[in-house]
Amino acid sequence: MDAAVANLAEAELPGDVDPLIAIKLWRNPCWFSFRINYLSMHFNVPVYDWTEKTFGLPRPEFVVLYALGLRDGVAAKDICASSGFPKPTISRAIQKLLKRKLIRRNEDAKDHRSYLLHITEDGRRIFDASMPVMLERERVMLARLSPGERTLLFEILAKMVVDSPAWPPTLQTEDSQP
Amino acid sequence: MDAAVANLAEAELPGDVDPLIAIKLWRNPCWFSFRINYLSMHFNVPVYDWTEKTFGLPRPEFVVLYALGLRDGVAAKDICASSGFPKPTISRAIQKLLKRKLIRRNEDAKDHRSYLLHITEDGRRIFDASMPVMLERERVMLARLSPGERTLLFEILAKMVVDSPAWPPTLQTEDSQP
DNA sequence: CAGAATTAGTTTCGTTTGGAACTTGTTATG
DNA sequence: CATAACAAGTTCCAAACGAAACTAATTCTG
Repeated sequence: MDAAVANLAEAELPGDVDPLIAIKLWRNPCWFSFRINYLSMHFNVPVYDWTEKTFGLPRPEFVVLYALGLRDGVAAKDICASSGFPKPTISRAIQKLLKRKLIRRNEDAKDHRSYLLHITEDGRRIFDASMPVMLERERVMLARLSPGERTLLFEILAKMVVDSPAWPPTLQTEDSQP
Repeated sequence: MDAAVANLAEAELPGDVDPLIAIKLWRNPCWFSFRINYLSMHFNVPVYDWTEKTFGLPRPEFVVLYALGLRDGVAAKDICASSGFPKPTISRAIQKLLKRKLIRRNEDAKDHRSYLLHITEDGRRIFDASMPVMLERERVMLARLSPGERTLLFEILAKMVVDSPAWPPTLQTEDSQP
């Protein structure tokens, strides 16, 4: 996909789409970042409003609980790396979850700076109750795609995530000398 | 893509991917939301760090400037709808940009509650200078995809954005009666 | 067409955020 | 093996955030 392509569709933009959204979709050289940000937001806003209202778990806390629901026994740093939240935010979320006994932790015998985090029975119940709601949101968002398109999307996005260690973590400024 | 598929790959997860990221990719029923959040973050963090450092423009201000660079003469509400930022955040960003004379505005003759926003020459210079940097970030992120995959991705994500008005804006709680 | 309901944008104010500094533990190096 | 560099997690604090209230203008409706 070349930048040029995003500027094509010279003729008419569909009239049933919000005009500025249509521009950002089809007359926007940065076609990728708009699309993923827009779609992220349309997942995150309703889902984390719901976790907050239903369980009193705001986004950072739910992110921690969800990670442990998928994979028990990881450390805070792993959750930072995979979720992108900064250390203080994850640290505070962990404190809150410990206080509510939705997770527990014990020192990592291999590294005494670190703790291995575990989800409790109560935490697991919340994880289990949330899963169908989140899946339903994804189902709705993906509903207009064909099964083939969904499979392609699954694989293309995975390919990108796997490649992500190759991406520079910061963009170069004029004054980026050693 | 069925939930089941995301749980396949029963054998081995690739060893060269961070373990928790591998789990979130291939043993995660909510495969879509993880991927887009992860990718959004890997675009947003470096790009908005760069706009802040280079132009003193934090994310909300840059988002407004960018929108006007694509489409001059829209109103604040349009930027809210297409970017997902709440009204106060966009309002404040507009104030800052007005003060720095990167944008200007005049009352909408058709609706005296509203203003039509315009990018200035100075604002346009920043927009023009940012575009190659953002494009380069997208290029890097999309680099491992084949041209065909990029085109598919472009179209699949657009299809979803176009469908988004059909998605319920909130998830149902047990007490959601009229 | 009067009043109710809605909308655009701003302001207020308590909460959350995240960079920087800090503590403690681990790993690399001369 | 001493000490420097680094890493995990916590704490601090100024800044940003966003829900709710507010003002002013528009549109719905009986």
